Amino acid sequence: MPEFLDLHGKMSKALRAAAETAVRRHGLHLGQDHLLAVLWRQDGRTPGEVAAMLNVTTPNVVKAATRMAVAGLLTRRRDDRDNRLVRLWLTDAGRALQAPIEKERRLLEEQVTADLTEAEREHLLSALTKIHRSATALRDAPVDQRNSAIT
Amino acid sequence: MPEFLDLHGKMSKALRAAAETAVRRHGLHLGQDHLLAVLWRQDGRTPGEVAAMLNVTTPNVVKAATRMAVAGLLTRRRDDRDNRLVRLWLTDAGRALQAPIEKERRLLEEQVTADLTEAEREHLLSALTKIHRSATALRDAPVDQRNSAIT
DNA sequence: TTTCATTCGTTAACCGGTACACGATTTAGG
DNA sequence: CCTAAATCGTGTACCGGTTAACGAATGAAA
Repeated sequence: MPEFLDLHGKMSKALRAAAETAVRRHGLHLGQDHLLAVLWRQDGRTPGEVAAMLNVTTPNVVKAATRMAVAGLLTRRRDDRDNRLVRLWLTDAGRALQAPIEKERRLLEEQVTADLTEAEREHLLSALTKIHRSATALRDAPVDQRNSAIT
Repeated sequence: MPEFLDLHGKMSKALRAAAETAVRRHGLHLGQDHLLAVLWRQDGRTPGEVAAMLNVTTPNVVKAATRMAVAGLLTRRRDDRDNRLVRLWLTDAGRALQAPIEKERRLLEEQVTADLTEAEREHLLSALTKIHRSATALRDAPVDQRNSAIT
């Protein structure tokens, strides 16, 4: 019933599918491009750091990193000073994907927002920001006064 | 880098988290509410029908239905006329969730769009519709003339 | 009537995401 | 110094999603 939730769900699914096919053209799975993006900005980060930057959990990064290491996109190495830490280093193959993947992502953004005017695009970004704030606030407030109007 | 894709990703994640906690209050997992919604409209559908209605694959519905049957929300029964078909029937427990879940979903929509004016909300829905259309068109056109301007 | 193609649901394997428990390593306190 | 607490990566188990393969049942054509 709720209009926004419903529409967002459908749009999100379609967008996800488009992003997946785009990234698969380069042998990546959806989400791995985000992990790579973090490492492109700076190499040798720990799984925990990457997880925090991507707003995902650490086990998720570990699993993705394992698969990507098998795929030859990155390598693991333990930190010499602190032996608990593991640092993720890009291989040449992983580094070589930066340009094509970023281009692919720019292209997707462009194609998907092609029917929007500049004003519409700005309004959209503004609305999404507001919703993001509201949803985040909702998650951070486990207080169940969900029916009361004001705090 | 792309503004919309980036912002949408973050917002979507926050929204998903909020929806999950909302639905978990009633013992459901995210996505199961959609399956139930289809059955609330009409009982006794087949997994394939439900999958088509939800825009997901059939195995997904089968797995979810299995878990929900264990949870006592629905039951499977084979069709008498066509023994290939399986029909999903709501239990009383599954039917009892309709009011609370729909209320929860309405509340979430309300809370999440609380900071938007009516005009903003309309512009948002319009923009999402356009993006949904573009993304869907992108998926349905495996033609790789992605760099050419016009068809 | 008897094949043969179609249409189902199911299973298995994979990926992204989560929470939870575990083991190893640092670090801080006594 | 040595023990206890905090930190970090990993393994396991689960859920939602996908694709590919399989088996059973139906329906149509020969």
